[in-house]
Amino acid sequence: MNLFDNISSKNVMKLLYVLESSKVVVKKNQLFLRNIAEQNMIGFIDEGLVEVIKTDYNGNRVIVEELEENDVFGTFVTPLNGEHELLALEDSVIYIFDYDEIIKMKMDKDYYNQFVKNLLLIMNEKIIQKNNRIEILTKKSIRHKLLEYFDIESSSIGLRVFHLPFTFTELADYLAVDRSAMQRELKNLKEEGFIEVKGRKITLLYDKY
Amino acid sequence: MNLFDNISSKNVMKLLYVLESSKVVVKKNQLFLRNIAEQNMIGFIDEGLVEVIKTDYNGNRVIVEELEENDVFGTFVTPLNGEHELLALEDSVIYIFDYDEIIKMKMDKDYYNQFVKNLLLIMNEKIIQKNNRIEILTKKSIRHKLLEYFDIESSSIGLRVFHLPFTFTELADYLAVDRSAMQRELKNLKEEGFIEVKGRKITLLYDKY
DNA sequence: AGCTTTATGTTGCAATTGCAACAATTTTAA
DNA sequence: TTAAAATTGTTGCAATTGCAACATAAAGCT
Repeated sequence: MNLFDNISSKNVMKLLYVLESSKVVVKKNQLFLRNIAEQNMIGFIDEGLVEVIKTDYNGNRVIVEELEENDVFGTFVTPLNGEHELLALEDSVIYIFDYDEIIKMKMDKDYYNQFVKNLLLIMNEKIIQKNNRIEILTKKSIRHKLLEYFDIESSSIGLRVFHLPFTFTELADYLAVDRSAMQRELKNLKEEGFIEVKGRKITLLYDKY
Repeated sequence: MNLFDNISSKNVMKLLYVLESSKVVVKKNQLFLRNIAEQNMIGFIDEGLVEVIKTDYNGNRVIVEELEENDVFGTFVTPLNGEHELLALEDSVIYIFDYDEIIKMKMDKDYYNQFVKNLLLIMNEKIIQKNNRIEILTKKSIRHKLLEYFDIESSSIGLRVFHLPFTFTELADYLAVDRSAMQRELKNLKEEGFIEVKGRKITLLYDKY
């Protein structure tokens, strides 16, 4: 699901104009949008590759999210505050919308209504992802977090074998647990015959329920 | 923000009809909608008071959410699956919409577009709540979870004093930690002079940053 | 009012987890 | 291709947490 699905490129142009979107063109390795939290905004990656980066109180930079073409970001998608900034990994083109502008707009055009619906569908996807993560994070042990994650991942494709969409280090972040403790638990699960791990390929050896 | 804000009651009626909503009337203490997960649905509490209940594998019933008049629920708001059901705490009237129906509908009416925008705003609120909870749940100690929660709660009203919107038992659930361990940590925070607790009134004694 | 249920407060103890530190392997970039 | 950076794998140990088991207080119900 993309923001401009079912809208002709001609009408996309009109939208960009009417909604007073601003076009941001950045070069590779350029930092931009230093204070993204200030506005109630929606960003759209038209071309390129961008990372959302958070600088924590220690001054450590953490990658919050990676955004590719057609991805949407903004306060309504990811929690962004003054600590966040964006880094272009490639030359990129980004459009910035004002969320309130979109809502306030009175406009009787098909393409505008389609746009709002697209936004709705995207938010729906995001909510499902967030619900899944909350479901995982509320589990009280690393083991149960892992198993919940595995179940969600495997159910979504309907197979008991799947590939991790990120590194184990990132998985630990996603589950909000210590990496080495997670590694220990993965080892236990392997030894007890619950799972098989080959690189990022995970096979669930237990039956669902 | 309510689902039918800025829509006249006459047009609300039309919407209910056009979107083929079904009206569910239930008596106090009645259980209903046993398999809410099946459909991609949106529910709206028109009158009454309703609880979302989850029966876990042990057969324990857990209250997932309490819904009052004008509240919206459904798979796109709360993760619902076959284990969930609804319980009317009072005589209630609920409208059920088919989410896909809403999206597919081609309709050039102000009230329909307003309705979609309202949905968008509601989802926006939900996303913010979920982001907040994720921010809290990813903290690694009970102390940090509490402090993050306090900060979010106090920032939202701009005061360092606020009332818990639920019991301490429910707070422990929200933070996904053991209640007694949380109690212990609250005691520590009190003794170290970080906070003051009187019933459900919390006062933050430290400066923000 | 009296009974029942739910919430709060507390503690000991065992289990789990985070942290630090390191080696080995893999990936990335010049 | 080679050096640098990032990821994976492992372990000991201390700190945190969950769990069980209470006592007390408060709230809800008839």
